[in-house]
Amino acid sequence: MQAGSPKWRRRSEARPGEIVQAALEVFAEKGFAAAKLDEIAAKAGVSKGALYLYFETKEDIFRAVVREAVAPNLDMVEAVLAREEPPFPDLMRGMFEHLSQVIETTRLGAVAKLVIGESRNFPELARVWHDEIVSRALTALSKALARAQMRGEVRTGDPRLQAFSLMGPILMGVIWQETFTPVGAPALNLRILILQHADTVLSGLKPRVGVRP
Amino acid sequence: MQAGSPKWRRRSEARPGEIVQAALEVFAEKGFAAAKLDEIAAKAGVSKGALYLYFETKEDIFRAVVREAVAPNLDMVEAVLAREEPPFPDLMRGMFEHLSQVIETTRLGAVAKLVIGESRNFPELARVWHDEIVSRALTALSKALARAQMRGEVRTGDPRLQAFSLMGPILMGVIWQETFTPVGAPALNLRILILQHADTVLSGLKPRVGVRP
DNA sequence: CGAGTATATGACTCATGAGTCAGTTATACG
DNA sequence: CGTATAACTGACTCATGAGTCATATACTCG
Repeated sequence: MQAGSPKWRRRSEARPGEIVQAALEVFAEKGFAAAKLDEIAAKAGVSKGALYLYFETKEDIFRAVVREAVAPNLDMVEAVLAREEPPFPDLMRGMFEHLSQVIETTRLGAVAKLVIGESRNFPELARVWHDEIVSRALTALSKALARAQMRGEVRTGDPRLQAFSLMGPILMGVIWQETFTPVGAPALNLRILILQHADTVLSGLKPRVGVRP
Repeated sequence: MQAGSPKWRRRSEARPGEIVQAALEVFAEKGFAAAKLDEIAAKAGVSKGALYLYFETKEDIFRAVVREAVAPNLDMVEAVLAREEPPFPDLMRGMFEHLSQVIETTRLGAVAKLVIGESRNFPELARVWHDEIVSRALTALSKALARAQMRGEVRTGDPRLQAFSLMGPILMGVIWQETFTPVGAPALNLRILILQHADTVLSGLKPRVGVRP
């Protein structure tokens, strides 16, 4: 051992973040049950014991990972909510652009896959995601759609289902990337997918020609 | 013990199917790792030892469950492939109708969730699903779209991405049902979702008015 | 500089659950 | 019937990995 190079350092400030980051990678790779604490610890550059200085249990770490990933999405939701009514297609294109960036810069897709896969074992997490992200975003979107319908910018129909038409293909793209691309399927350019989908679906949402009052 | 009512019966023909059925329920509920063989055995009405008369390992049972669920879907794919070119919207509505029924009558959604969640731990299964179902269906759909574009029934664009616009919202609906509904989210009427989405997306895929050659 | 303390280690324990197998029971068939 | 054997059971073994803790090391502050 070189003198002057300590075996480890005290970094109580930075540790939790490093651990959550490492855990995200391992959970995304293996799922909750198959992820090993030793591997998470190794990846975070600490021993297993150190994990227990900052977290109570393995589940605790998992929860932290999922909650961590919630934050950037709340921004997303806020963005949708905030904008005051430009023409509907412009509103959507702005939202799609924002979403593209979030997907590119975060591990949102991996976490979504985790939440989906573990929803039965961690119902509270599924509930958190639903209540704090999915439901809020969907409601905001539905309301924007309802208003656009009133203004005659969007054809009539259940706004909540229209929201599925808007968002579904993007979710499918994200899942595709996480599930099939690592297994040999051709990669997907999500940005282009989103652009073309916007083109299609926004055109499809335009009011029918020749409807009666 | 009543005489004349044996403790168990020999049913070597029926067992494998019963076991796979029970395993599907437990895997769908818990995921691969958290599913216990004792629970699967109990649900199938046999002892744990009996499982090993028909399957080598737990993974083996999992594979059987996933492969089992592939069968009805291959029919789906065939259905898409077979029909000879009615007008594109009719073709799609037929396909959507067929798909609605498959979703209602099978546990397709649950298995899809399993494949997505376990894809990293069972890459061969993800590959099987990709190669035998998803890719084939998507390719068939893309070809139909490409032909419809040639005929001027569908606007130009990458047919593979258009396929995502068609299928994504349905996948999202299925995942919603499996993930959020059990956790208190409002249930979704998939049939209606599919109908309204068909309306929206098929309208959106119609050729643009006033394109240049 | 040298207690004193917060931070970290890694060998250990112990619950869990997949997989095994010696023994038991149903059934087919002479 | 009775006997051979396929079908089945459930108590057991054993590997794994989460969680613990006695010990060691880095830092802090008087």
